Amino acid sequence: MKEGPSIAQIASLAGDPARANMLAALISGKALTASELANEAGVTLQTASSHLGKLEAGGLIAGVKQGRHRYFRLSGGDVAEMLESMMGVAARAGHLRTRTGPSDPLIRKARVCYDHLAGEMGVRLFESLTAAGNLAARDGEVRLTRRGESFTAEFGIDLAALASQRRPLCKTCLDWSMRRHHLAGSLGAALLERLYALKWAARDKHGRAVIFSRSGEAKFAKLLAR
Amino acid sequence: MKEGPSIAQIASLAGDPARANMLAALISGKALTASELANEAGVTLQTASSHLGKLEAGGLIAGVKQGRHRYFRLSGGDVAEMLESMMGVAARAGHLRTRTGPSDPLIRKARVCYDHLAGEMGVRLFESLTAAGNLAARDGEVRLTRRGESFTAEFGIDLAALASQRRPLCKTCLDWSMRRHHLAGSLGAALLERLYALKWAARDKHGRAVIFSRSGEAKFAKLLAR
DNA sequence: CGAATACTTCGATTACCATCGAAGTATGAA
DNA sequence: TTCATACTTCGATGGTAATCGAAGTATTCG
Repeated sequence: MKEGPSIAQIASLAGDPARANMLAALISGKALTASELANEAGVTLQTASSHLGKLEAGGLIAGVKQGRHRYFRLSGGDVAEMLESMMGVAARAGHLRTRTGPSDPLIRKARVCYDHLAGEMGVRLFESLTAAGNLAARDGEVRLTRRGESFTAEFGIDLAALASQRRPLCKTCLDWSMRRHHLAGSLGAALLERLYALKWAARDKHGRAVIFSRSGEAKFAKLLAR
Repeated sequence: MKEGPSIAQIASLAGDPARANMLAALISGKALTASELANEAGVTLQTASSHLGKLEAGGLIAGVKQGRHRYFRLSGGDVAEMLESMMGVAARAGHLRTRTGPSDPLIRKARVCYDHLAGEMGVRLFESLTAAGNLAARDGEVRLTRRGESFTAEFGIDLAALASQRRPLCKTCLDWSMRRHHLAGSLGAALLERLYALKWAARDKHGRAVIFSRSGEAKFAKLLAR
C-alpha cells in the first residue's frame, strides 16, 4: 500500500499557514471559538470558516456547537504529538525561529502539550516521579505504582475518576525541546489541572506557556523531593 | 513565538502528493536516486528534480552526488518519526487506505522504520529484550544492560563500533501500527542489519516491509526466548 | 572523442486554492 | 418581535505552484 497519499492528505491540512496557526493555538488543549481561531490565524471569519471545515473533515480537529458559538479542539493527543514532532524537525532543520520572541525560554521551561505539562518542568516531573518509585517505566510503557497511588491521592488526584476514563492513565510523550519524555495520559492531565487548582502554576493568557509562581515553583520542587 | 509558521513550512513540504510519495519511499532508510524517486512519485524527472530541491532546502532530506547519480535519504530519524506520526493520525482519522493492497498485514507485521525494525516483530523484539533483562527501560529512556551486552555480542553485534557512533545506542520509537514502542538507535539499526546478514529476514523489494523467512522467524522466536 | 545516461534549468501553461465582500442563517439578548 | 452577534455560504478574483517539453550540463562507457 502506498503511504504517500495518506501522508500528503494529513500534511497538506497542516501545510497552510492559516491552518497551521490554528492548530498551533489548539495545542494548548483549550477549546477555541471560530472567531478566536480566525484571530490566531490572522484571516477573516469567512476564510477561517473554510479552513476549519477542512480541518474538521480531515479529522484533525473536532467542533461542537454551543449556542451561536462553535468551539474547536484537536481531535486527539496524536495530533498534538504530530505537531510537536513537526516542530522538532523544524527546530533541527533551522526553521524554528527560536531566537525571536521572549516566550521561548518560557515555552521550553513549561508549556501545555495538549492537556499535560511539557518542557523542563514536565520532564522533571516525570523523571522525579519515576526515580521516587511512584511511576514504573518499562518497555517504553509507564504505569503508576502502589506507592504512586498513595502519592497522587495525597496530592489530591481522584484516581477512581481517572480510572473510569477511556484513555491510558499513564503514557509517555516525547518532548521535542528537551528530547526526553514527559508524562501524558489522564494522570498527566490531572496533575497539570491540580497545579492550576493549587495556583502553583497558571496558563499564559496568550500562548501555551505554563507560568509557575515563585512559591508554586518552590512547592513543586519540594513535592518532587519527597 | 508563533509556532504556526514553522509547522506550516515543514508540513507543506510533505503536503504535496509527489513529495509525500518520495518521503514515504525514503522511510525505509535506503538511499534512492533521483530517477528512482521520480518513479516512486509518478512524475517526470524535471518535476522530481524541483521537488527534491525543495525537500533538500527544507532540511527533510539530504542528497549526495556519486558520479552522475544523485542519492537522497531522509536527513534524520526525526523526519521518519514525524512521517510515522502522520500515518498514525491518518490511520485514526480514516485516511489510511488500510483495506487496499496485500502488503498491509506485511507492513504491520514487520517493516523498516528509517533504519530499525518496526511492526509486530519490532515491538516483540523490544519487549522480549527488556523482559529478559537485556535492556532496561526507565523514564522513557532505554539502555543496554550488562547482560544485554553479552547477549548482543553473542548475536554478532559489534558494540564497540556502535559506541563510536554519534547517536544514541538505544532509543524508543513509537510504533503507530502497534501503539507500543520498538527499538531505534544504533543498536536497533544494527540488530536489523544482523537479521539481514543472517538471512533470517530480507527487505521487500518494492516496499518497506521486512520479510522473515520461515526458518528465520523460528530462529528469531528462539533467540527471543533466551 | 562521440554517444548515451542522469540530472538540472528554463519557460510556458494550467489548475487549484486562499482570499474576502456580500448575503444568508442561527442563536441570544433586550 | 426586533436587533445584535456568531458563523456559514456564495461567487469572483488573484496568486502560487505543479507540471512537462525543450534545452543544457555533467559523468560514464565504448
